[in-house]
Amino acid sequence: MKTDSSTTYEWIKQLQTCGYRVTAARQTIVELLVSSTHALSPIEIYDLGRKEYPALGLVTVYRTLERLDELGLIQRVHMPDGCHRYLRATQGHQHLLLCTCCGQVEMFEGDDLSKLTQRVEDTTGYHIQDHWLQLFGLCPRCTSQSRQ
Amino acid sequence: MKTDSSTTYEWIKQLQTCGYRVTAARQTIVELLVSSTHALSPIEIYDLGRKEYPALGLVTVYRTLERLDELGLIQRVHMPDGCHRYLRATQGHQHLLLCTCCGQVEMFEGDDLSKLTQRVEDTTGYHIQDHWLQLFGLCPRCTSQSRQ
DNA sequence: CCTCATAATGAAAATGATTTTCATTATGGT
DNA sequence: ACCATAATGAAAATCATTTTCATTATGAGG
Repeated sequence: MKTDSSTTYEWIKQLQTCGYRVTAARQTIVELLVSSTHALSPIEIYDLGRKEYPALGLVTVYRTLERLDELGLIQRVHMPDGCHRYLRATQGHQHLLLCTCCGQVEMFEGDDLSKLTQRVEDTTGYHIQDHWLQLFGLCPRCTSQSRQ
Repeated sequence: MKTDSSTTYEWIKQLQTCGYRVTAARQTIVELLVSSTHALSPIEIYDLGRKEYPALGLVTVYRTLERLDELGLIQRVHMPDGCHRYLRATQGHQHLLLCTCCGQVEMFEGDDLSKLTQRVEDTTGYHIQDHWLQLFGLCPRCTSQSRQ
């Protein structure tokens, strides 16, 4: 298991390798995403980030998220209202599970969808590029609270 | 196979049964959704609808979509940019397939996700309420065009 | 058919997320 | 240390969606 700081270092190094400059804003944003256990919205990153680096601008948050997404370091979570949250990318056949009550986002080890994808390609003639599989429900805490 | 007009009639009747009034705006919107082969955006419904009924307002489109969604007559399609399109609801384990090039939306007969859902409930303690499974790719026409 | 409570409507304004513009600043190769 | 230019932040623009509110039209009851 890697520590957060070493992951932060690797992300920064990867940005550098790809020709991007290392800036205070980017380091702040990367640290937040690396250490967060749940998916963050741009505004949350902006607010948390300014505690660390007050000059941080919201636009920079959006631009940095775009870069990190391009590099495959983070993934977007599509919320039902259409806005987005961001989470460290995971490897393997992981999918998203969102609590509709508290907003908590978790990953679960999901099915390998390649068989399904292949079948859909064969039957529809589409060339599949990407998929979304997200489950929505109540997390254990919200489930027990709603039972009261 | 039902004709479009009889489906339109049924949807209107269902609105009525649920205590909603039958209005020209609603009939126009229902007709469009019943007869469309692809998912429509609110603006598209607004523009198409005004050809039939020029007084139609965009807000009414949004409100009617909300009603039809509540009644389970239509389903929302979540686009990558976060906005929504709407499509007649389908029965069974149908899922969405979107062309990333031309925007065409199709349904495919997908897996029954109840086994996966059950497993996720067991392992995470979540109470699953809903799921999104959408595939993205190039439709046959766009695939052949991009090969030129 | 007429009346009337109120559901439904449309226009305009508000909201909120995201993007664009642009002048200024700061990184990193030389 | 210099400098081209990548990156930044502020402000304005955009775009989908929602709210507000005064007006209109549906449909139940007489």
